[in-house]
Amino acid sequence: MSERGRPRSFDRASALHRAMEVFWAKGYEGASLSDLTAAMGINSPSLYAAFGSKEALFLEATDLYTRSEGTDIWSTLEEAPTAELAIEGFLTQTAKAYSQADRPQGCLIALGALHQDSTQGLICQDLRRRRAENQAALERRLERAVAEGELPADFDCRTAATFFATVQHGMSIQARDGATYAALMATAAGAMAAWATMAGVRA
Amino acid sequence: MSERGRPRSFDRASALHRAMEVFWAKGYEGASLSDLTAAMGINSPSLYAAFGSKEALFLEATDLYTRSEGTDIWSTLEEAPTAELAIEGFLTQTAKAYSQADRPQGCLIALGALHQDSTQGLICQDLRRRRAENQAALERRLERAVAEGELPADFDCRTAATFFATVQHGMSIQARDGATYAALMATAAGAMAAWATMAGVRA
DNA sequence: TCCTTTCTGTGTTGATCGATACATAATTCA
DNA sequence: TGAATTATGTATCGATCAACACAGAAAGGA
Repeated sequence: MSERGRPRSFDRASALHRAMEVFWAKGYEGASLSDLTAAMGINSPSLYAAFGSKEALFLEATDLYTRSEGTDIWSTLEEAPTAELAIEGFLTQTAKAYSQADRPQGCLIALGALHQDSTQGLICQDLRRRRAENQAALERRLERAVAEGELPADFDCRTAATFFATVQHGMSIQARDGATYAALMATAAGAMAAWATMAGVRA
Repeated sequence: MSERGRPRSFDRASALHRAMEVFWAKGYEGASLSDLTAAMGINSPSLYAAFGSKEALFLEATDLYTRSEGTDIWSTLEEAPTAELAIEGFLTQTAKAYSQADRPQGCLIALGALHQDSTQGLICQDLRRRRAENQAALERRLERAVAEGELPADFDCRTAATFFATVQHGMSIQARDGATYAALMATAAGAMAAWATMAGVRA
């Protein structure tokens, strides 16, 4: 049903994937429609017919990014047996994801649109919401560990979540500066040194 | 001498200061010439006569930024009596500087131009160089502490410097997301927890 | 077959981008 | 005073921006 009219001559999903890569590499305002249509292999009317606008395309691309690129990081966080392994895995997966040679370096959510502008307020707001949600996921994981008795009741989950989320954001900039996997792992090791103090030397 | 011709009708230094604020708030590509000339109170020919180009203006603005906004952070690092106080002061001053209400939040050097582009390769390169120099300053301070016998000889200065520089970069994004001074200090506290492990529990 | 619907490619829209041409105003030097 | 020099304001340059008008092409429904 609803397949009337001329069929689309390109694959919408793979075109969206290409668009995601362009936004990832160049950011929202840095990615021009010429860049996008060239990478997607279509003309601008097709882009607007299929996605609505540059803004809507970006929102859909970030959604795809969250679903396709962030899974390893966040599934490790949830599934690791202890909070320490969860944070360590979170940082290690981040280091790995941010330094993949065949992809843009760093994180689309962190770097996609940092400078609020009248034309991109909605974009900034959406990315900010996603960053806040990521930090909240960290905090929930730590609170779970407190509830399960793994961490002491006075463990400051919010401060720790803020800290680890901020380290991850910093790793995006570090990766953009060309940091290797090893360099990112050095940062991860530093953050885990903080964990030792936060959780270890207590009882 | 060399004061021939019609004198400039505006104060070059304060115009540069206004330009710095615009670049700081909007980034390099986000700051249009209209934004700049409006904030500087001049027309574009005056801008080009006085500064050469948008690119040259940005480079001069970042230089001013380094000289005027970064001084507290880096002087604390150098002058603190111990390495621990140096790092702690570095982080505290950063939290303070990044959350000033009357200024753009976060750091111009960290956020000014993250997406390399054909038109702004030189800008990215310059900011990258400045970030690397900041990290090198951290490393030198730690190496000094090792040389003075304050830290053990096997202290990994490079890893630590990488870690603290990355935390600072993350604080820029955190500040852009509206983090308060208290929230930034939570991150600073987390980073200092790492210091305790790195340097404290050793001998 | 004809009508409706949807997509595609060409070409273009008004706006804005960074950067200047040009004539005029204001100063120093001779 | 007149020549040389430098800055200013107006007005605009070609290029590019995001977005779309339009006509033709390709499908389904009757």
